[in-house]
Amino acid sequence: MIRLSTKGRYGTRLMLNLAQHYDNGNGHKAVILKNISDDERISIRYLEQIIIPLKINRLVKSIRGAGGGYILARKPEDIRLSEILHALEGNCCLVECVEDESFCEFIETCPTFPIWKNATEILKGYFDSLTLKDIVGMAEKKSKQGKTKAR
Amino acid sequence: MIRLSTKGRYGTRLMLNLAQHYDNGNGHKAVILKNISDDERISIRYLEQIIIPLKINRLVKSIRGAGGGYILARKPEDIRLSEILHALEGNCCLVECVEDESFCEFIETCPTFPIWKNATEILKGYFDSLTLKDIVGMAEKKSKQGKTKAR
DNA sequence: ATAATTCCTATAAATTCATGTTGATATCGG
DNA sequence: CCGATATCAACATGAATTTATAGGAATTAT
Repeated sequence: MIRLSTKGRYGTRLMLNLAQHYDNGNGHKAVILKNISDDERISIRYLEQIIIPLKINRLVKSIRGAGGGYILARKPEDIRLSEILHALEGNCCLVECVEDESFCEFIETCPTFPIWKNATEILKGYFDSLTLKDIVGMAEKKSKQGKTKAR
Repeated sequence: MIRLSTKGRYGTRLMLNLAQHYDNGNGHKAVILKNISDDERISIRYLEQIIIPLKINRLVKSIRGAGGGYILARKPEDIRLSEILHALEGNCCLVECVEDESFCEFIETCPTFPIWKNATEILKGYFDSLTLKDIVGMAEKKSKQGKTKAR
């Protein structure tokens, strides 16, 4: 299967959760992992592991101690999905050789290399076109439609 | 990482190898796994496992016994990359829920679901646009360019 | 018969996924 | 300062999945 790892999926939901709780005015109400864990039904322990690379790549800021938690390092409209996946996965390429050409010595003659490379570019392009704000917006719109229908 | 499994990668190379040895006139010169193993540097034992789903999905035909081997079940121009990956991976979706919506009970409200779904559609579209013949053609062109350059 | 080759099943090795443990460090409110 | 709250860090563990190898049975051409 062509698969996005759980790190990528859970990390995206984590960031999206932070985006939904982002306070545009003051931007200082940190969200604790416990809340994200409850919302997203992902164990805190695993979230702790996942958030490390997000912090290293300066996509989130941590506030330690009581009243602490995490907040987005930038506004939701300034964070792209591609950045999140890149932080979590190191790269978002379908196969190792696309990112690191020294990975395989037969790239020059490999007939499949250009295929995976193109496919990777296409995917990257899509993920690069979406910001956290876009995605939150899509979800809100969807939820409204749902309510209308349910009536 | 968003990753294509080795089954998908190796299986594609396997099929491409069969395509390169496909005899359009008679179509009856079976290729043995030993040769593919040597060409592609993938262990025979592993190729044996990989080719099973390709056989089940009628993308290759097997000829048993001495002088046997494998041949494409159809012409290279009639086999799409999407079919190969579908046979090998069961589905080519980035996350389980895209193929099987019962996989997760929160799909309705999941803000990431439409993202993975769109991305999957985009990828599928690309893989569906390529036949084995196209890919062999690309590789031959590339190899000629290489020779010209080397001169 | 013999050699070649697919077919079938088991299993080893490596990696990913997820939780648990222990404890250190930082911060807030009283 | 004290105690509660959270992040931070380093491991450890076990289940599940992916990756790869192995042994031998079944089939067929010569």
